[in-house]
Amino acid sequence: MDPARTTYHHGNLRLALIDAGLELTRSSGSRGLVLRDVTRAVGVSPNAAYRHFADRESLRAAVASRIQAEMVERMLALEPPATPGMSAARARLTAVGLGYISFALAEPGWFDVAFGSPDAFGAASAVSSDAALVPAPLAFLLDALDGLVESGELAAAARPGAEWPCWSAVHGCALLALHGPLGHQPPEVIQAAARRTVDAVITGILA
Amino acid sequence: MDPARTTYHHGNLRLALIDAGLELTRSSGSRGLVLRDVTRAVGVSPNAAYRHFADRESLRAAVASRIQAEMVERMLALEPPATPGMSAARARLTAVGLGYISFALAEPGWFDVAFGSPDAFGAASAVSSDAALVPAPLAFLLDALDGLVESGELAAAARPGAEWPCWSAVHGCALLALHGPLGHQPPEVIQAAARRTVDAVITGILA
DNA sequence: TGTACATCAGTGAACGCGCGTTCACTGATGTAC
DNA sequence: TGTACATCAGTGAACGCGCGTTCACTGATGTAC
Repeated sequence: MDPARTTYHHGNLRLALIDAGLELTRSSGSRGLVLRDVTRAVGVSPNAAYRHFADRESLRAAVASRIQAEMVERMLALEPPATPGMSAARARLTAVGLGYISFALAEPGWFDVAFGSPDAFGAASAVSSDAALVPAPLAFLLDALDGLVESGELAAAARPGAEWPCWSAVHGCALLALHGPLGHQPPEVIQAAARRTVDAVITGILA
Repeated sequence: MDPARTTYHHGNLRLALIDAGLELTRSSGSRGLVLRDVTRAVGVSPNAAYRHFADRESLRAAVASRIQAEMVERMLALEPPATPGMSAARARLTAVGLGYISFALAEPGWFDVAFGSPDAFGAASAVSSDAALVPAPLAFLLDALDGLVESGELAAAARPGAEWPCWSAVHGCALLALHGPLGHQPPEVIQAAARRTVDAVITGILA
């Protein structure tokens, strides 16, 4: 038992495990989410986790959800890029795209859990095939696209499916920067690539 | 020893291991590249592989390289999309982009080894930071972009770094289709998303 | 033309670690009466 | 107001599997003389 703990019962182990998971994955990504490590960090025996989560995947999903919320938080804090002559709606979409990539670069471990690993989507999206369980950052993107329809920059007929090119571009950029050859480029090249990727896909969608 | 083998010496074990690796990864991706399985498929003891490869990663790299070559092969076989009014150079770039995504969808296991996993780039690009060891499909993309400069559709000043938006878009699209929510959409939606993603990013780059 | 010997390519067995998960159990908690 | 008892939240130990890698060894091969 953890010396820091005095009571036999923890109090809110579920939350504590998620918090520990956040801390561990922040530096090591999905691979850092080792049940034994998470429980040890909290000062609890490994199997105690099974009182609160069905299995490791279930804990992973809970951690991922918290990360996605944090991601939206940061995207909101980000001011839209000040570019003369750019509409507010477009600036907002640009900010969403750049925010996605920025978060990935700033928090590679967390991004890995939320969107980077093959299992990041797996369970959640399989379960919620019809439910409104859209990842928070994606909801943000959908919203920004709706804004472009309202502002008249995007034809209503072109709205359905417009999220795929947008998401694809920033998602690919983030991954190439994190694990691919883009990551070996100097920071200013990465920044330029991110900006250009976002601009290009938005321009293309509005064309 | 494998009953099919008569000689103690195999003949060309290195090649045989790569072939077996190709077969195994085709259905299971990077995770299918288990040293024991690969050697068993060839009919050789597990440690025999260490005569030809330093470690598992080294074998993985060899398999990945073969996959990338195959990928280019298929991209070449693909006819460019016939769109009236589209220049040959642009049609070629479009074909490269669609070919990348098509390959990922047609051979998810192989794509995973070549480009899908975090370790897909890792070793190779780290080693070849300055060498001309560009993955074959990427070389193909660079070539197509050069073609757009020659045709006058892309300003020479805009050429450097133009590969990043392009690669990002198709890479992200492929991954979202393989592991992400795009994969849960009906095939025609996936196809449309792929086409739109490629078109959008190219339009954006040329704008 | 045959033989000794270095060299290379395999074998068999096992080490060693990581790690999710389960089993049978005990300590704490709160509610009915 | 105290006590019995169901219930819940933990513990300790170990199972079981996957799997890369190493060690000491033997079988095959080819070349010098």
